[in-house]
Amino acid sequence: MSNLPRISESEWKIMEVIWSKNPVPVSDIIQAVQPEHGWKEQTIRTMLTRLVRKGALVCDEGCRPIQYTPAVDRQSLVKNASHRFFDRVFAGASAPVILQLVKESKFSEQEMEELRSILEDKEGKQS
Amino acid sequence: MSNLPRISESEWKIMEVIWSKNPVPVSDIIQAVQPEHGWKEQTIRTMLTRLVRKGALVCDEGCRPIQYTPAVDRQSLVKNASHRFFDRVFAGASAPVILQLVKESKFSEQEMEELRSILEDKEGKQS
DNA sequence: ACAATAATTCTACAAGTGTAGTATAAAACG
DNA sequence: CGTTTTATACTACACTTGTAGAATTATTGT
Repeated sequence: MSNLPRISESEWKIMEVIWSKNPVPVSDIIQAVQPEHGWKEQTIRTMLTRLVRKGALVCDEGCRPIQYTPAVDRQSLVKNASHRFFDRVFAGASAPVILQLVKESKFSEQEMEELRSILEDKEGKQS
Repeated sequence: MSNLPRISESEWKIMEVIWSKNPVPVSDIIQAVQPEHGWKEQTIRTMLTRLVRKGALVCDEGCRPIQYTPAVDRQSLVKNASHRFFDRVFAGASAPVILQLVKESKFSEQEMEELRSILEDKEGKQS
């Protein structure tokens, strides 16, 4: 069940930092996102508070510079968000878009190998 | 150029209808989306108005039951939205997700053909 | 212990979204 | 033409998001 929270675009940026290293104090988060986004400290703190409220983070208030930890793992959120996104945007016509994505993306040799094998597999089923 | 408008989830549903058949009067739009979403007529009309305001639709007021037509094509919006989405959610790690998508999707024989050719093309560049 | 500094909380506000109610204008029917 | 029905426009209101200022509290250096 676990109703996963919905994270806004900006909030994702924050989450990324915390997923990549945690528990983490606010100062580190600021360090990490401020250069790229130019948010004021308070902006970041507001987003943190909201993320806690929506259950995406937990705030460890035991220690004094407070520390944040993810309350949901990236995997699940990515999966969830992707689902909604694909339903919404690719509804019914995903194939062309996927082709486009494949075309525009870079794959490692291993991934290429896998792709090939996926295709072969599909071919089997279809013809 | 062309600042593409950002369309919210609900608005996409409306756009889908209009992309699939246009110009289209409000009554048809209601017919199409109401069963699935249970929105009240006014809700739908509000969304239409907002879509016009944000430049996603044009409203042909010449004829009397007003007709709506897309002002941006699906392709572009999908591409745009995907870009933002991938940047955000798959930052740096989109390949696995794309593989997954390929695996889960159905393709026509023609699309399969194209996929194969894309792969060959990529192979050329990489090795 | 007290002042300077750093961390945390409270408050704010405009734009966007979900969700309509209500009022008004236009068309169709008799 | 006047009334019923239908279509369109105007208004509303709570919640989210982006963006932060101001007040308060805790920490630290002397």
